[in-house]
Amino acid sequence: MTASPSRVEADGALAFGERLGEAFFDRPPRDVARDLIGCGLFHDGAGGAIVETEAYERDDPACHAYVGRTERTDVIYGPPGRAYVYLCYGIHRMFNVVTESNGTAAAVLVRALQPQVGLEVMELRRGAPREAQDLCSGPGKLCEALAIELDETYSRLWEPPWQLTARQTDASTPEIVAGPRIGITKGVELPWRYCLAGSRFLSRSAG
DNA sequence: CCTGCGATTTGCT
DNA sequence: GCAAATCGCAGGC
Repeated sequence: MTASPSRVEADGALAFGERLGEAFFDRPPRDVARDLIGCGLFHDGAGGAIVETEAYERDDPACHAYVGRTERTDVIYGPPGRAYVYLCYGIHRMFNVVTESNGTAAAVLVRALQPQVGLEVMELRRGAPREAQDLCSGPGKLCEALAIELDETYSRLWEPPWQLTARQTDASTPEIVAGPRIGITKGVELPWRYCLAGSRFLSRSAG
């Protein structure tokens, strides 16, 4: 059961373009976060279209790297296009994309997908029968459904097992809504959460 | 529909 | 020692 973007066309789903390369990620996190909406994310036999992201950057008190470069935050300061997966509340894994060049702390949290491939395996991993809109509608759910693991931190997102693919080149630009980030206590006012307008697959409605 | 709470691990003070 | 980029369940309206 391989997730091949070329097969992602059933159910009115988007088709996807080529794999995103390192240069895509070597930009400010808000640009990357916005441009990731509508892109494809596939991992270990499951995936779909990204519908919700959040940007975190240097001098942003909500960013893990705000405390400086430590063993945990080293990856965020490192080269772009690497995965940063960490454990939240001792239970849930969170998947981030590292952006900007080596030496600058910046990352994008991927919060929700519209599932398109591997619906059955996602349900198995999520542990119970679920509606499609409850499979990947949150950062913890997404990592569980796609089997994204902590030890994949530092891995390159343009290599297996990742398939991070561009929006279809002939697709119209999706309508994107920005608003405050979710679940944080610092930097609450910054509107650095990006959602696909009208999507039913968000962790929360876009307001 | 909504609100509150417990689970469970880790990194940093 | 404590706070944390969450989730699912219980209970009330």
